[in-house]
Amino acid sequence: MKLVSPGEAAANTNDIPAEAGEEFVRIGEMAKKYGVTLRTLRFYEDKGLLNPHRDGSTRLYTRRDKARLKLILLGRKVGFSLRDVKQMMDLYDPTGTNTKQLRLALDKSEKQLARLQKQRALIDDAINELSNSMSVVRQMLVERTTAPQASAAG
Amino acid sequence: MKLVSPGEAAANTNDIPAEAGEEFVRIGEMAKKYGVTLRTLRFYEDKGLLNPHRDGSTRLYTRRDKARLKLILLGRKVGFSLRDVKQMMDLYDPTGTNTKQLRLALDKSEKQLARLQKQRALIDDAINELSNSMSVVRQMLVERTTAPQASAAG
DNA sequence: TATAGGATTGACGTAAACGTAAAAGGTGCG
DNA sequence: CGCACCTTTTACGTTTACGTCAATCCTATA
Repeated sequence: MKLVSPGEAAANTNDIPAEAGEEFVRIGEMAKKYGVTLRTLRFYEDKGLLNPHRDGSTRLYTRRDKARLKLILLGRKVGFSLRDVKQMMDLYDPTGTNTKQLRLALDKSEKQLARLQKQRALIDDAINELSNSMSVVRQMLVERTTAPQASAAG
Repeated sequence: MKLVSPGEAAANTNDIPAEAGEEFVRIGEMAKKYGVTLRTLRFYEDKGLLNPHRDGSTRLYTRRDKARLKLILLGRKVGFSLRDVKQMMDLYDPTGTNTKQLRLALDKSEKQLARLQKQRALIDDAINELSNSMSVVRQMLVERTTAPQASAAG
């Protein structure tokens, strides 16, 4: 009777009302599995992005929470704020077609895509400016190491 | 006898000890000229990046301050922190060759360039992921608007 | 029983670059 | 004189996504 797959770091072994093949995972496991910290998971919960079950006060994450976390991480990767992610997730309705949710996601995505492209342009600009400056500096350094004895000061 | 070039918004006209053709500019002028706010100029001063003269308590910026501000703005454009900018500026010595300053600048620039390139890679990644997601969402929306009457629910 | 290893909530700290009052003083103009 | 306009200092507020204690609790195991 394990909470998670065997071989993993599982210390406590509470008797959890695992009626069917429900896989409950505690916060430590969850964090390791997705490469986030405990703090992060609690933070996401505090922000209403996650809603794990509880066994007393212990958080228990199901595959539903895992799916949500994956979405959060994807959202973050593409540059959405947690607020945006929440807005989109809050529209999810397991009984409907979620057309509204999808439309909002698409709308936000288009705007985010535009932001990303603008950002890339800014970065390209910065790279160019920086490269130019570096050339100038290198040139100045060369003049300071090769010219001294050739100038009128010698 | 003007503080700045004529035709600009100049209200006060203090008698400033303008011995030679020194061009003193007050904070309002300075801000307009470089597209920053008063708060920004004061902030930079507070951080030791600028050091305008004073007429009583009024700040007076010279072309030296302008040069420094230009450098600050360039630094910010290429992504340096103000602290980095200050570090580099602090090494400036009008009586020397500033080799140390140039080397530091070059060193920091190389690291910053690497950061920028990494950022660009991340953004490219994000753009790709986002584009993919958008395709998926669009497809889902299509299925929700064309399929309904064709499915078993009709 | 002592210890080690999770887990909990609460709450202040961090980074960067200013924004935004608030309260006050100087100046020229009509 | 009074208003409009510019300037000053002081100091708290903003944003985002957590980091980092701190104090406490629970449990299994040697």
